[in-house]
Amino acid sequence: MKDEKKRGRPRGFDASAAIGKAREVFWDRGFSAASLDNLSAATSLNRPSLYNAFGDKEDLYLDALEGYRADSMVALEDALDPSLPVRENLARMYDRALATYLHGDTAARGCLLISTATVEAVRHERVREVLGRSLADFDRAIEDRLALAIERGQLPEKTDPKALAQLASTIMHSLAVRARAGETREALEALARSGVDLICGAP
Amino acid sequence: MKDEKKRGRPRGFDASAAIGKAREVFWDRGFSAASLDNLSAATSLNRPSLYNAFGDKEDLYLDALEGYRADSMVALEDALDPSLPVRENLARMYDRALATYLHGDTAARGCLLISTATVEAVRHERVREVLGRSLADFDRAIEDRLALAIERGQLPEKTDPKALAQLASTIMHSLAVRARAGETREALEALARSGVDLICGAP
DNA sequence: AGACATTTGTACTGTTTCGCATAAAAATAT
DNA sequence: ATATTTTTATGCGAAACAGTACAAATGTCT
Repeated sequence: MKDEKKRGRPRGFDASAAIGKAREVFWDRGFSAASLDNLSAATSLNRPSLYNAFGDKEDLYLDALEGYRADSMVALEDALDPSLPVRENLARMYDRALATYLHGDTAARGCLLISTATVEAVRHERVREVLGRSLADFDRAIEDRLALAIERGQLPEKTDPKALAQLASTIMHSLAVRARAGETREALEALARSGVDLICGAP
Repeated sequence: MKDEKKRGRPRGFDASAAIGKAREVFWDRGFSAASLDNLSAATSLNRPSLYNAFGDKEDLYLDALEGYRADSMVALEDALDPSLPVRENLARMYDRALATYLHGDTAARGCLLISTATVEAVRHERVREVLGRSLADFDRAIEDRLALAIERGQLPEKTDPKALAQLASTIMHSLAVRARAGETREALEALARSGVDLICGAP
């Protein structure tokens, strides 16, 4: 933590709070449909402050994605607490995802990465990189937990943890898409439950 | 087929071919980042012709989505040919999806619906409706095939066809997202294979 | 206090955007 | 032929857009 006071006029706002506000805008509108006026209004910062602090719109979007990725990773690691049974781990993982995905003013917003970064990934290489890395990280976190479960004999010896983890992620991706497509909470919860059953075996 | 000659100057272009060209633009750029100039250039139609024939940008996008949905449904029904074993049905379904998803100039384009409509679904109710209906149709087509397999004793009696079909769709959704995120063909094919194994039981 | 460095607000620039107005072009109907 | 109807092409226009110049404001350093 570098707390050395810098010379010059100090910043009148909290940068990470501003990124948080920007995240909300991007989450609702996506990257392309989010204008700097929208971002400026949401953050209560005028454009030069945004440019000075974060760079251009794509830089700010990448910052928002990165913050979201980090938050999601913390939440995921927490849901996958190894002192709980794997079955409960997965249920918690989907529960938390749904709580996030279903939030929204008019319609559910899904996942910032899956639901807004995907469309930009073709033409914005840096977005594609963040998205790919994030998905790989999520896969990996689940894989590690499953590998531990196999080691502990809580899952069949022969299961391939990597493949099974990717399949578990797959359900999260679909929940994000389906939430944004307007499916009901009940339908999504049912899908999550049957996913847990398929992965861990019926209860 | 109404072939009665209409009065007035006849159209100098094929409307469905134009929608096909527009589909490519939307597929690469998404709805918001696709400009009328892009669409005009790709279709070789000037703006008034586009407006006259299809309405505004959102109308054209909805037409493109609808055409894609219909094409995808035909391909899906074909992949699910009931005279083939279910296991092969699913493998074909994922194979064809991947062939489509991996196409693209610089990066893979994924699925027009999943990868570009999702982001617009929050703010454009009609897009959300098309997306939701399309996902439900795909789920249903798979469910029907699985129900038939259960009836024929090719899947365990106790399996819930609806839940299993949603899980099968789930893998398609993830393939679309992951393709666009830059995952390799090999990785995606491996995921599809382990999905088939999980749903139909190991070979 | 005065030099310096950084942030902030206003206002601007040049471009891109969507959608349309207008008139010419190309067909049929009478 | 003339009128009618629809499609094309040019090009307009008003708004939204991303990004920046400039000067005032607000802090630290010497």
